[in-house]
Amino acid sequence: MLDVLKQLALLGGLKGFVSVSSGELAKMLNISQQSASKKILELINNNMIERNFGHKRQLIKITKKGLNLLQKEYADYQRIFEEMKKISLKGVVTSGMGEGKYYLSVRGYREQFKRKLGFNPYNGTLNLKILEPNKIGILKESDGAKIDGFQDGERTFGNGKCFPAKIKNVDCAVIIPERSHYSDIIEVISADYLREKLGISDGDEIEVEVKL
Amino acid sequence: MLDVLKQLALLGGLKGFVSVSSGELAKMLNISQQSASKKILELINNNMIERNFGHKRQLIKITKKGLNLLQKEYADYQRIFEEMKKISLKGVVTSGMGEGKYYLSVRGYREQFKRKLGFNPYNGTLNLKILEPNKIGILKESDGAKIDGFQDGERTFGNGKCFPAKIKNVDCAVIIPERSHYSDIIEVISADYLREKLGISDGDEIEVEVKL
DNA sequence: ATTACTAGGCAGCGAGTAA
DNA sequence: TTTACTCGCTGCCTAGTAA
Repeated sequence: MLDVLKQLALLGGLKGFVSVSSGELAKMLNISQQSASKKILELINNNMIERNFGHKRQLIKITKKGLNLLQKEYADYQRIFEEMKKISLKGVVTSGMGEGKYYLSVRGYREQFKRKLGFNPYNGTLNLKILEPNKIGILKESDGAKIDGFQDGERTFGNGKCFPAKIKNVDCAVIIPERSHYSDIIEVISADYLREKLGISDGDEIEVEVKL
Repeated sequence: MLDVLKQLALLGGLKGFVSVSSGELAKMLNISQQSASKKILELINNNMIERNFGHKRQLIKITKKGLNLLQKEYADYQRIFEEMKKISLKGVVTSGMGEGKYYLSVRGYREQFKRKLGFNPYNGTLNLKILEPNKIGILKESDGAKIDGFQDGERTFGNGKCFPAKIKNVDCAVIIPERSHYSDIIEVISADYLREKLGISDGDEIEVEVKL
């Protein structure tokens, strides 16, 4: 029943009346003409479609209720494939050496984070020692929002990328420098002071949901 | 069968093995445990899913083939709802009074078109007298890409918006000024000289597919 | 040509139950 | 507990055919 409705939608039944015979529909769906006819009647009974007869040939249009059903279905598929684009990393809270804080104090980076992530980052990073470090490789290979490097007087600040993420439903972002020696530690930034907001401290194991 | 596969995907079966009993699955799908069990076997036979037994409880993962099927389905729904966001306008080619050409010569507008539409517009507009003028109202109510107004010396140039569109598969865009007296005429811009590229001239009736 | 009825066969469903 | 077999039964599908 849903497959018939979907086929009618593909034929344009959401935009207005479509002229399609039961036989044509049957071929598209690999069922008999009789079955197609019956399914059309079923859809009419369920108020999923509306039908007129335009000189022997039927005209079909999907109703509001039919549209709702299709939207629900579409939403399911969106959820499925959105979820696919996420990766979950488990890690242990660690103390860094203050470099994170330093980088966030540099305007050239801070402004980009603000613009590209949509929040003004707290002046410090949360360091996580990742328990399955191979997963960091997935992040390195994926395109995130690009953070452009720049020159500031004598110092050079390198390129990087960042990925929106969540820890226990709190929005944050994972930063991946473009050039870096191997490390199993990632840096997380957020609008809030995460240690306080999440009530976590060194040694705690937490999970980060990263959106690729 | 597809509904079962979809449910398994919603449970995370695309990311790895999921632990779900046939009874649980049955409840989610409003079928009997026996039917769920049978459908799982069917999916295994069709190489849609893979199964392990983890101490009495089964672990299920969707295979490449299963993923393909879901992607195909998802693509169908995307097509359906993308198509919904289009509107088709029929109109007659008309000669304007050169204003279009003037506006395109103004850098403040031209640069925005270039950036927001992704093409460098030909120096002139195609005027279409729309046969169902009420459809223009739909465009006026929709959000398109915004074109910012500006001051240039003594003149004020107003805000507007534009919508990507196609005429006979040639990319173009429809421009809608923010403030304008009622008119049944729309202006179309394109990278090409449309009259030549499409072989059309005054009085010809054509159709524009506008993407909302 | 169309839509859609009836009839008959077969698939799929769920209850009972084994392992 | 779990999975999954057998077995009736319901209902869906198609063929034939009417309108």
